[in-house]
Amino acid sequence: MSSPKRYWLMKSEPSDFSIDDLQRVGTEPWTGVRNFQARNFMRQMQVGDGVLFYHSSTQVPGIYGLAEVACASYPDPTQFDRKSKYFDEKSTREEPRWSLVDVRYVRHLAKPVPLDLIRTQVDSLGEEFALIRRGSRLSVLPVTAAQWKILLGLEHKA
DNA sequence: GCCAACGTTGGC
DNA sequence: GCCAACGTTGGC
Repeated sequence: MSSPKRYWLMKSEPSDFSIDDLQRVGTEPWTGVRNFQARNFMRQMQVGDGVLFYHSSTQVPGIYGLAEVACASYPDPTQFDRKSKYFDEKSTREEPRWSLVDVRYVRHLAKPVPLDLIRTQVDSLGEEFALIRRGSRLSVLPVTAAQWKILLGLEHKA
């Protein structure tokens, strides 16, 4: 018995890891999230959940592809790796602070949906939508089924 | 528990 | 590169 499919948006800087990179590797552990809210969302994820792959800090920020959650959350191994920039000395194997999921490539969008187009849909998306909420920097955030539909509806209008 | 300092995110 | 906004840390 599985619960209804849920949806998320995950940000990545394409210079670091892009939708092209995800296509190349197929599945990727989403390492390096060091924000408690984002971590908590990943802990709620289930296999098959839909993911909007968002490119941030780039010339045209926006949604560039679709992915899906490939496994339940587990401890982010980089938190234990002294050589990693994500190493966290406060974390222990017994009580890991940071979790992640693996993300699997689904497809590129026919045309990316840029942030400025997304902003024009604030009335239907809702002002509380974290992606367009003023000052929000959350890198992993929930998307409702209605928002998912609206955002993908923009794919061919971009 | 407050809050200043600091580091980071991410649009522009 | 700038900077506004935010989250976290740590002194008190």
